Amino acid sequence: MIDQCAANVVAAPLSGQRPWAPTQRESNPLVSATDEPFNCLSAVELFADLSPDELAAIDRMAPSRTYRTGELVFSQSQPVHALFVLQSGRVRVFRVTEDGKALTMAILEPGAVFGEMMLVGQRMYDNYAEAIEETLLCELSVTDVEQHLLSDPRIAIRISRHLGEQVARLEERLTDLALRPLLARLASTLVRLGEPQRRSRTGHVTIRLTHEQLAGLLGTTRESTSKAMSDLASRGLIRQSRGRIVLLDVPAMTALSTATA
Amino acid sequence: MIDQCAANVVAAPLSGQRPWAPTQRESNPLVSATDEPFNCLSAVELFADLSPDELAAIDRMAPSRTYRTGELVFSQSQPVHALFVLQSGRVRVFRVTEDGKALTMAILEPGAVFGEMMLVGQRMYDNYAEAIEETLLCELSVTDVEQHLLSDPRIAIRISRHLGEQVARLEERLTDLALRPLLARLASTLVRLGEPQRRSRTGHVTIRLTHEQLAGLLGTTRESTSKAMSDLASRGLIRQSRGRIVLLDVPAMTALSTATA
DNA sequence: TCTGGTCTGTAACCGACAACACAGAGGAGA
DNA sequence: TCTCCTCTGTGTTGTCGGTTACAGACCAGA
Repeated sequence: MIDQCAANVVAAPLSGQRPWAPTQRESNPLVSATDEPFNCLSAVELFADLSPDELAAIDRMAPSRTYRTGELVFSQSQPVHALFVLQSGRVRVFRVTEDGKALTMAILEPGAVFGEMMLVGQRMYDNYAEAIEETLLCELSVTDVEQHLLSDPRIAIRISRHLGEQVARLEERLTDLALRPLLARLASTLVRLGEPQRRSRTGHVTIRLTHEQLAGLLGTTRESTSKAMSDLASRGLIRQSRGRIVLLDVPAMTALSTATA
Repeated sequence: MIDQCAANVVAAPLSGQRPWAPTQRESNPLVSATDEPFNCLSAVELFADLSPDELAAIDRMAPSRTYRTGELVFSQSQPVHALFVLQSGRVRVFRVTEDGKALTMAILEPGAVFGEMMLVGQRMYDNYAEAIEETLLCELSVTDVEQHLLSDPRIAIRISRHLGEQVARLEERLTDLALRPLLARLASTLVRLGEPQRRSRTGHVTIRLTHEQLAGLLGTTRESTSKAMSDLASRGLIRQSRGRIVLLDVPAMTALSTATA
């Protein structure tokens, strides 16, 4: 069963060789599955209201599984049947056009919940999700969600709130993309990415992303992103190193992000 | 009380003269308020599961009010305290940047529910909503929603589904904006706008929008929109008249909408 | 019927960003 | 240490769509 899944993962849903991936990654169909109930759901905001007992009950129906770097969690050929909770690692959710260009919707960190689109039933939903590093997920089936989560008002409210926030974020991104030049979008994106993070005592925030990954979020090319990043660096707002970005002056970046030209 | 509201509406939330509005509209602070319970909520999908009695109970706490063309329903200076149900007329929800450029998030038709952002609590939320024709709305307060709606699993599920659909639509729009050229975006937008509509027996769909309003949805200029519209018309896919667009060949438009260059 | 405001069509110019094309730099593994 | 691959920096050229500037068409009200 798990092997079947892995096989589907390897089969590219588009013709050719996973055109959305920055680079080819080796695919090894070996899968490590873990079964450790009782620790999947703690520290997830969605379930903050629940007692340990209730948590354990839900946890019991949520199997875990690890994904290797580059492995797909879901795709068009492998639609979403579950709500996922990210325990460790990072996941990139993205969309792809016919000609292979991609836009990433989000890069998720531990504690995140995703796969909410199963809520919308039959609607065509063509997001992809891939692990961008070694990742551990646990999943709740649709029926579990509808029966145990949405029927509980405490959780229903949190789910709605979560979705509402997602709507707000998306609207924000949409206007940014439509109305702001690249540099402003880059600044605002970096600030947003740094937000959830507890900043070190120096007041600095570190983001682990390559220019390529950033470009995916911005809806632009790697080259343009690099250029804009150099700009920010030369203004002293960020410091860069391979795959790492340090925000030095968040207020200034925030100001920049509302520039309109 | 209502007069106060009207006064706030007239006061421009940005400096100057409502820069987002296509053209100045006269503002008359007279307000007509209606009080007709028992008919606000029928025919709204959200409440489909409720019995007539339950409907009536909720309806009783939902006052109605009319808005004149061009009048603001909410804005930054007048934040959202309620969930709105659109009974008649049309409402445009949009965002504005500092320099007055606007992107419209949605143009709503009767039966639509909006204002879900009150769900997200303190989060800064800077959408505007204006009536683009004579409009009748009724509103449910935040507390009502949390106590009577989210606590009812039947409705909670529908709310989540509704928000989930909104997320999906926004993600779609975001990728379109990022990855597709104007003509394709226009085609897909027109198809989407025509979707909910029951088409006439000829198979044609009519959309009542000006180029300017379309441009607002597309995140582009009126001129570019006109150009693209002419293109579509010359291909025989649509027919135009002042403020009205007739879709002649939906399949072809759909095909066009997935073009990537 | 006239008039002013609102829509729509068109065209020349220009600017931001995509596409393409390399070059160098940092890291990981042999 | 050497090698390979990924990541980053930068230039050149092309193009889509924004900007600016009008003109004609439709419509409502005087």
